[in-house]
Amino acid sequence: MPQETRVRFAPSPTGFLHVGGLRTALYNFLFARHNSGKFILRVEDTDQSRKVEGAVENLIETLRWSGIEFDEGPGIDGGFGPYTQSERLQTYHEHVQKLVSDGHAYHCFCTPERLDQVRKQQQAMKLPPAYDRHCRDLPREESEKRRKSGEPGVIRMKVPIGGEMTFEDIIRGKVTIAHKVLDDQVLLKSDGFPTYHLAVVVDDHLMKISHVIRGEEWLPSTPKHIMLYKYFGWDVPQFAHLPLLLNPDRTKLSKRQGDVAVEDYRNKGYLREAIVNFVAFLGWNPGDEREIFTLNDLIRDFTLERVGKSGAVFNVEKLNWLNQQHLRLKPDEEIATLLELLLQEAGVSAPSRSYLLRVVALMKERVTFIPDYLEFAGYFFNDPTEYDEKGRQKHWNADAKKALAMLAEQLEKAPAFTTQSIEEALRVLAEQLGVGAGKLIHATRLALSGRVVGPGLFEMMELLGKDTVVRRLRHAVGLM
RNA sequence: GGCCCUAUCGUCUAACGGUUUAGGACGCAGCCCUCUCAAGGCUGAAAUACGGGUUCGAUUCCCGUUAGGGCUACCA
Repeated sequence: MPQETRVRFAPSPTGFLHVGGLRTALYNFLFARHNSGKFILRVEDTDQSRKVEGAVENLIETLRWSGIEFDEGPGIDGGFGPYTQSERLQTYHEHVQKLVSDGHAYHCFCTPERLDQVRKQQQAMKLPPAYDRHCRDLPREESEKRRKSGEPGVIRMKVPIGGEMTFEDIIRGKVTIAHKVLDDQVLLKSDGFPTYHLAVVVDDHLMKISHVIRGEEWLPSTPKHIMLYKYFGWDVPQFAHLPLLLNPDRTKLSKRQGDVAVEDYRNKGYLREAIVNFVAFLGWNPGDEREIFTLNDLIRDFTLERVGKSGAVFNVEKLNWLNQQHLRLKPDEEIATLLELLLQEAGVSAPSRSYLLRVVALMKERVTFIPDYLEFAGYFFNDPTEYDEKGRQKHWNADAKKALAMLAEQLEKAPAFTTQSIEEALRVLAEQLGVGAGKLIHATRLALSGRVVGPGLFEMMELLGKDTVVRRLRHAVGLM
């Protein structure tokens, strides 16, 4: 019977969800769904000092917002819990103890000070810094005695002195590392917590993880992990190390050079669909020329074989374009709902649903973000208070003043107020005055919206309504 | 420093030895459409890091150089 596909995303709760973390989570999720497997969330909180209050909740919330749902994890038991490492200490102790009795690990009593000194000496002699294995061959009785006397210490794994290890990475192929460059890694810290290396192996095995899909930064320590699987006598899962996400200058993606928290993008008004689509394409592509993908499209087409090996620059321009594409794909009803929320937040009195829907229809092809509706189309909700300065100079003059005043008067007494009737009235007026319709159009748009760009003027006027149009025209005439 | 990984237009990428005058997308420039802006259509500039091999033939395979990144903690 083939093994069930089980993958996990295992973040440390040290802050907000990073876009790189989102991609790792996404690839794991897509892989699980594509293969009808399970996606597990595991919290790796073994570093007490880096723990951040509320980080787990924040992480789960952001993941949920993105549309990435886990099948097992904190709060969703699948029979392999607990899914938070600080609640699994007993398990790690039992396992590391077995390693010690089997001779694959040993107690080390070296103080941080000694370790520091050794490192400095090695550096001075231009040797690669590594633990000098001072406690590796301590007699069993001595080790026991010191431990029982309460002397603080750690447990380290015993790495073979000679030889090398080769393993197969799904993305990178064969990777070989010599044993001699591997350190006798600490497995259990003096505070009783496991290090990542112990916890990840024990948990991945106990949780029956079939594929370890994680960032490239773990590639060099993978041999140690495989060694532990062998020491325990366990089957080794498959590994896939993902390329890194980069800043525009090709250094590892970091704060300082832009936003890295998923939340930052969310707050700026980016759509989850766009972020997911974008992040998925940083290192993966479907092999053809399609680019606009929903989460379900991604699930259908995602394979690890099509994941690239080189780092990818996080390019906001393309994200913006994708946001626009996904916004255009979104039903007007949905956009109106989102817009309604935004208007509420901004303290703008909410117009009727049908009015909102018409605004959306008019602006849909002209915006990239939902907040753009407020920024570029606020005049649909409030009279303009400012008028584009360059536009004033270009379009507003004595002629325009006269023309707009006449236009206001004519529109006011016109029996109809539709796109067609408005256009006709304006064009006839332009002809009577002997000016180009364009001139009149521009002056009018500025008077009604305060802007020089916007949707088709006549549709806009119809939507605004006769009263508003006449009022705004007269107000503008007073300013000229 | 040591070890590991990576290397196609500015960016994301296609090509899995020949169908390639290296394709697409974002961005950029120009033109068309047009009341402006957007959208759309068309066009253009733009890349196989370098040097050696292997081969009848290399973007594709191998080696080296260079560059970038990662790791080198009782962090993950």
